[in-house]
Amino acid sequence: MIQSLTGMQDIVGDEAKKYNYVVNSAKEVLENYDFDFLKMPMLEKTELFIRSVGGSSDIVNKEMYRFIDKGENDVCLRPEGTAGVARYFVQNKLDRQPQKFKFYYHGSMFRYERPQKGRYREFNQFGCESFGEESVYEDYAIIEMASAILDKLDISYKLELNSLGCKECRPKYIESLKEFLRDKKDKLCEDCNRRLEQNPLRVLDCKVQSCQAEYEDAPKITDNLCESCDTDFRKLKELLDNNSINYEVNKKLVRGLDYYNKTIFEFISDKIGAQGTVIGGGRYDGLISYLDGKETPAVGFGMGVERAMLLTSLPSTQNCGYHLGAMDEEALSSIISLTKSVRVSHKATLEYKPKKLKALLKGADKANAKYCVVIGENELKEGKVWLKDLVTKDESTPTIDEFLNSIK
RNA sequence: GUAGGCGUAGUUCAGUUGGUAGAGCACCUGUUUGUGGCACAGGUUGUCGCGGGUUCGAGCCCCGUCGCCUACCCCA
Repeated sequence: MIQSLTGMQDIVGDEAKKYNYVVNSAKEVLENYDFDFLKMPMLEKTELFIRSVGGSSDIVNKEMYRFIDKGENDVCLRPEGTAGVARYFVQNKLDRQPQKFKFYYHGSMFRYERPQKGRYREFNQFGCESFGEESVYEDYAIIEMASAILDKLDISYKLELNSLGCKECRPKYIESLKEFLRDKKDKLCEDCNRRLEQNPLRVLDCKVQSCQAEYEDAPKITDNLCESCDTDFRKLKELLDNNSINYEVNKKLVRGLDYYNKTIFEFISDKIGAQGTVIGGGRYDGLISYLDGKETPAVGFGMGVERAMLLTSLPSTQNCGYHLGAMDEEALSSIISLTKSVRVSHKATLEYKPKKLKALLKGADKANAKYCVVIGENELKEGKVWLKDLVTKDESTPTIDEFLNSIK
């Protein structure tokens, strides 16, 4: 038997409905904020991700589905969405345009990791990116949209917020952090020692208790922001306060992708296991220039669709549509033609074999239909149908034309 | 890559010290021949994940392998 690959799943039935529900809800919010849908390729040149996500990240180092194609191109399945949007932006020279660009996207992303709750090798992300807007109001708007999506899906969350500083203040901060860490090198775990050189900010969210104890007195980025970063961070908090979006500043919050700066945030749930981040994002003003574009401010977020699916429930559905069937072989061709007409404007299910009335009604229940339409011996003779509303239990026997007119 | 748990009918699971497999749900049929979601009665369904080994005999023990779940790592 051929099985699906590890960490790849088929989504069907109620799960598929839920998938659409999550994506459509997010879409509605984004459309109201005037974002455009961008459908991107799943396969890109590997270099794109090395340059944007960052060579030091695990995503690029060991989690990419990477291969050489028949044209000798080094390619990989996209592990995240932002890089692709940025590539599109630069490729089409939108960085030379004075106006702002806002996009949303959704679809499969691929990371070769061990699956666990809320994490798959092929997973779906819904994300958005805003280019050209440096105002912190846009950072706020992005967070507002994210919270609007979760509210719409009735998902409760904790919003964590931090600022990573800009290219002025962050390098200085990293230096002082490195200095602080060097003295403690032998007290830190193996991972932290590795991070120290590769990606020093990451030590701050180390989960080893003994490490965390050492970091209590570490310099905090939020205490070392330059004036402009500090002002923006205050402004952002003020905007959130004024609009009753609850948040916590987490001075140890960092993000895994190298391109972030200034505002970063995560919407976290404690109900879905260890992978609690449902939406994560922030500002990445440097990314476009990493990809040879003109320096362009940018901010966005990504939502894990499967994680949102774990947290939301489908709105209850009511009976709808028609279930049609015949009671005799002779009535079958009439019922088939009738079903065709019904399906022009309504959902309809059809029994291919003649069945007793009882079985047809059962079938209608199973199909979750609102109406059951039957042609039996009597109806066939008189050119009528037997129609029953399964919810109100009302019955009638209109002619076929009367019936079709009534459902138009 | 590492660790723990699990793989038995469509599904959820039970299977006692090894003696050739069971329940609920689902499904199908029937309960006076054209009235549903309930109740009752009956019925269908398994290479016990796969491959080896031990044994007279293995779902149960041993080895290997694949897969699933959870956690570490990392991240949405």
